Amino acid sequence: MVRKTKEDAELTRQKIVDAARTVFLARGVSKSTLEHIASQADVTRGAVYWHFKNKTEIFHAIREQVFLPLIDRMDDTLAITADNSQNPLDQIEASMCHTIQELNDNVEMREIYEIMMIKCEYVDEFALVLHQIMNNCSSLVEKIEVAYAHAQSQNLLASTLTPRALALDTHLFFGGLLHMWVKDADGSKFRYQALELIKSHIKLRRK
Amino acid sequence: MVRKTKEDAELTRQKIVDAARTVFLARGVSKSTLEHIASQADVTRGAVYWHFKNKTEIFHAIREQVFLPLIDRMDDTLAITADNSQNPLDQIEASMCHTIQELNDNVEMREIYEIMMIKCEYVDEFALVLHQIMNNCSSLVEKIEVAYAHAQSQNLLASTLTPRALALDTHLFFGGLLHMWVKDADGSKFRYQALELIKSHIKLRRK
DNA sequence: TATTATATACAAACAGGAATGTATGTAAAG
DNA sequence: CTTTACATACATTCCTGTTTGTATATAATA
Repeated sequence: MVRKTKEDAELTRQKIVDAARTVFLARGVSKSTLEHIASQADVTRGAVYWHFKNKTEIFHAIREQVFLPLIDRMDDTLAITADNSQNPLDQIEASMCHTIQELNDNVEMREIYEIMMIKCEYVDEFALVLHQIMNNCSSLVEKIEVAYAHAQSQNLLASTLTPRALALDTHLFFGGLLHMWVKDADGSKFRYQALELIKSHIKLRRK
Repeated sequence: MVRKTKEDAELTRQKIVDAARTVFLARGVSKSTLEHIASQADVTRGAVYWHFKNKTEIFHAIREQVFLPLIDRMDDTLAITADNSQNPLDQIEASMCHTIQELNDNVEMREIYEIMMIKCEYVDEFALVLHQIMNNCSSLVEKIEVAYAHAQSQNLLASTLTPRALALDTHLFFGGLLHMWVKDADGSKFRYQALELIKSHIKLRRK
């Protein structure tokens, strides 16, 4: 029973990607073999090699599942930031809280973040993934900076720091929070109070 | 020319550890083979297997090079914190700046941090390394909290947040900074302004 | 519409290197 | 003379990439 329809084929492809996510999470990217992935997906390596050139391609397929939607959300955030009707500090706070909520609710996203952060070695071809991430960071910082600039012009800020300094501080805080959130798998140290931490962080800036 | 003296043997051991650091950094821990490490150290796998049970043991040996001194420094920091003569906010700031300076000056430390953060997959036996790290984090937060409590009682704080909230925020900030510092290999985004970022972070709290 | 041809979506078998751990050899230190 | 500190050789397992086989969907053609 080979040669399925196009829809069937797309379904097997997705099965392979899902299986790879499970296997990567459990064994790490490097130690995961295509046989592990294939058997987890209930297919043979033949199917895997049909849909993907190698393990790296599967990795990127997984990554796109999170980061293509994420770029969309970034654009949303940009649109929101341009909206002057809302308190910019509330917007920054809501944006960060929203990401944490996503991680809480969306199993796949949570797993992918965990793979990217602590189940993957950024060498060779993966090294340039890091560059992409760093560039995303830069544009993200700029957006936060714009929001803080709005807050400043609306006289909402308690501090005399520049919007840029505030934005960088917030970005580093949130990066740290994401890392700790992911690493705190049992939730005893950071996950349970993540939202409070965000609110405290923003409260520190409110006049 | 085999069978060196004990001092020679200890020297080869150190050569292997240094070689492993280089190889891990270049190829990632998983894809590094004992042959890679051996030839980098100008010995054979026989020497490696004589000194270490397997790759994992070498990994831990590398880790100890950084984290045993680090624990010592933590105790120093604790001692300093108990000293009431100095401004606690200055102490926190100096402590973070000192770590960044270490990373700037100490090549080995920099490389080891990079290996631990982005050249290593935390699976199986490595998973419990993460637990150790998280526990270190907890005690570190507590120390920062004590310092903020001192600052509060000396009326040095601008905010009404609890010392605990401030400490967590600082810890997450610094965790994020370390990650970005390591990932920003060319220094164009974060490294060059790391010390300023720390000062801004603390300035935000000063009355 | 029925038939034929071709491309698709895999499964299964094959060939190769590569890495690990172990076992054995060996020369010098103690 | 024994143990140490390795080097060398060996056995085995594992993983990868490719090749071949094949049943069927789908397009082409008559």
